[in-house]
Amino acid sequence: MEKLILIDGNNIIYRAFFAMPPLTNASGQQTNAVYGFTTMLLRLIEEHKPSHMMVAFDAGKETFRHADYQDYKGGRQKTPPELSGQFPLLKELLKGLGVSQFEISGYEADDIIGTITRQADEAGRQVMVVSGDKDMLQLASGNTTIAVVRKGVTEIEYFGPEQIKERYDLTPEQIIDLKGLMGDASDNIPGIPGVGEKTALKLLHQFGTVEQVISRTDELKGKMKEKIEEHADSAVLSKKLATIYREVPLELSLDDMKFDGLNQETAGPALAKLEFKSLIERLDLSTHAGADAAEGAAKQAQVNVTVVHAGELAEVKEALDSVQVLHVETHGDNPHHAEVIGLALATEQRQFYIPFEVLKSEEAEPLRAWLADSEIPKRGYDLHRLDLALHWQGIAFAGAAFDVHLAAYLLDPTESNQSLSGLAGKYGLSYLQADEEVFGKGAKYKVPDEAVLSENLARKCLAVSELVPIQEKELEANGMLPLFHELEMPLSRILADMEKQGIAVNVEDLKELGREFESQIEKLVQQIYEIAGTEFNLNSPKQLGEILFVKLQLPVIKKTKTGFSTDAEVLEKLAPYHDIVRLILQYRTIAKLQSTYVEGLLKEISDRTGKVHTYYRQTIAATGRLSSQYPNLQNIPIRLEEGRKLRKVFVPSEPGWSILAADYSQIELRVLAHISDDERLKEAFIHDMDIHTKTAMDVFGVSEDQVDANMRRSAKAVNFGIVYGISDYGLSQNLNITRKEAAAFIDQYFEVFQGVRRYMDEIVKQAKQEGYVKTLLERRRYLPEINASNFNLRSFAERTAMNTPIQGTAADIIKLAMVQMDKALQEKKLKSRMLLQVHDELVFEVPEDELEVMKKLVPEVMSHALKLSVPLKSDVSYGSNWYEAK
DNA sequence: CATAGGAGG
DNA sequence: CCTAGCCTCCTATGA
Repeated sequence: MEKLILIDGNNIIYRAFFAMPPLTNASGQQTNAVYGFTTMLLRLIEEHKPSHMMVAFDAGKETFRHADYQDYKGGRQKTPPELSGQFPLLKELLKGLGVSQFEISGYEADDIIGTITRQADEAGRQVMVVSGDKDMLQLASGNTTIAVVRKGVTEIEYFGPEQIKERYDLTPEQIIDLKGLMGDASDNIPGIPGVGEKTALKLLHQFGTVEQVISRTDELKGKMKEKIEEHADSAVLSKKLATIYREVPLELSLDDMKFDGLNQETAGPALAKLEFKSLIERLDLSTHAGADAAEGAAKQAQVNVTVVHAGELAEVKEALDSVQVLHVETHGDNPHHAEVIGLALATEQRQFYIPFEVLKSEEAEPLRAWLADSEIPKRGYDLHRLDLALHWQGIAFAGAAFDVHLAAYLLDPTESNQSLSGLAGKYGLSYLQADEEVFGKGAKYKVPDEAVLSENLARKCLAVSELVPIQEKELEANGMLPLFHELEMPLSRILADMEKQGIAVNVEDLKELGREFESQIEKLVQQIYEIAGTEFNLNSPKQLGEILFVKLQLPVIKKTKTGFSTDAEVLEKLAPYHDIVRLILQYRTIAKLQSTYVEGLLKEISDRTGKVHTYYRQTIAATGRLSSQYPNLQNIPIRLEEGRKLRKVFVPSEPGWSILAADYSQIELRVLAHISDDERLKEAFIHDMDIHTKTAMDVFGVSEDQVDANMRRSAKAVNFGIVYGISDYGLSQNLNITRKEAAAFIDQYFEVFQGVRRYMDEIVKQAKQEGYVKTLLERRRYLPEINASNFNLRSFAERTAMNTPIQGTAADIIKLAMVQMDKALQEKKLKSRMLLQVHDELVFEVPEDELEVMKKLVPEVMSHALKLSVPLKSDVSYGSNWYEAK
């Protein structure tokens, strides 16, 4: 027997929100309304065992009702942001549970439900409507039961035509008349003033309909008669507003609402994501996709780990063919210098722990060959780090097939706890302790005894093997499998290769630079002390503030929360007042170069190779960019000549080779042109115009030769602002103009680039609806604060919504170029090596006889990495060091 | 361990 | 009227 349940999504989540205490998950996202909704939903499923189910939502601000009555729902409080942020969560959860949902622009949920019940009536199908709104009673019929939810969401009262007759002595149709007379304060439906439920019922029992009441007022007397005559129009309008529209153009078939029980594969993970652990337990769901609950539970309980000592490797070697997962325990932040503790391997049935001394021993050679075999697929957590740590111990690693760390990053790049135990916990795998608990933290770090250690590593392996299928499902559901398998996984191996290779540094030149900086610093410091009339610590903003603003009485431009601000922006403004300020600015510049780039870089030169080996981090930046550590080679100075000189110390590692660098020209604005589909912007790039000049021409409405330096500078600032999610304040700061002027500027820009304006509006709207934004390659970033009531939080999220698809797509593109470049170098058997990536730039070292090829190949690959509606442009140059390659 | 400041895209 | 640019990493102070 078919049984369809229709749920008024907006009404129920609203009720749940006010009924439930404010529950939040670990990331601070409020989830109480989703929780309340879910408990009610699960109860309905249990009690009624529906064969079909659908949750209907309101969509679109203006419904057709506003055409009749502008104030419709006018008095209603705006949806609290703490609630609106939960809509995307609920919609995502419903997907995971396998419950269909529907909304159609311009109609409310009850119209959708009204239309479906009409169709069901016509077909003679059983339907149950769930809502807290008594209006729904008008839909009751022999086939349609109305479940009215009360007391928050804890009680349900069922109404068919008989129950309505019993309670009100009315037919379902008369419910509309009832509301027409009494109105509804919450929807701002007026009704007749002074007529409440009691009077309305009395009138309807006597006359039957609103129309009859109005036309037969002569049968009434006194105040009542006057009021009804006076507000007759209002009653008719109110009746119309209260009538559920049952002719919505729906293209829904019954099959679209099929419900085959909770989706056993995705329900657990979806609930786990919201941290509804009690519900998972209650439903006996496994968070392990595809596994049955009993199996999942059994797996949690048992690890079966064998510690492999010297001379005991036979068993491991035999089991190698069936090993699925590995884990290498390391210690230390910098993987190039990490200590390797040991290796854990896991088959489906058991785990092995091989201490590092054993792994190094001669008899473990087959094990190392297994590790190095790229044809053997391996799963694990942070395989990139493991690869580097093993490499410096002389052990090769290849065959990374699934890295749960990378997968977790794609599924939520802003997740703060990316540790394996954090990840496991997120999916309800509670058997894995945090590393801090097992090893201690900071100076207290200590490898526990073998029994504890091997148990922990075995559990890590188990967690990985449980996470892989869950994440695979989620990646698939998000359309991210290609991004994962074809971009991020291959890239992680390429990054490891680049890092192992490292870039050579000319130590003598670097030290010489350091001596030059040192003497400049000494001079500056002496002059500053002299002018100040006292010695103090120039590196202390606190002491410096004291000198500038107390002793020298310079005007205070800006304050920080701890005192006077002395940053460069402030000092620039103070420069005209006092000679000391220029000197301080110079000191700051040189001191920065000395401490961070000369001394910092010297510390990072490897005594094994004489090179610097940065560590690219693939799972940090929320937009999908890489970041670089130990040292950071993505912020080597270039803008000021003094600092740019540092690039001279980055040299080829082999005599006669060159450094070759290629960078994308205006990649972010080109990406913007593509995704916004702005005709003017696209045209500028199709004709390869100077984009800032072109912007100035269009915004100021002048010809090319009328654009002066100042206009171009302003246009450039606006272009940057656009990419970052512009605010008039930000632009005004940047250009040193008033906020009004900046606002006018931005307006003018959007007037000219209307496609860009449309994109900015659309992307924010989309983010508010879906809860996330994505790049061209489907990389996601969730924006839980997009509906916050706090202005700052919300504005921040809105700018992020505008910026992330741009910056993120640019990141996607250069990553694609790296994968393609790596392939091209291999296929063409070139000796040239890719060494560095700096967001929009790739740096190579190239032998003399490959220069000509590489000069063509690199820009060729970069500009065709991804086909956009505008050309991608890449400029290439080379020289005897990074400075010369400009 | 937090804050200020500054280097890059 | 006010809030107040996007994404990072590193060094120095000073509590």
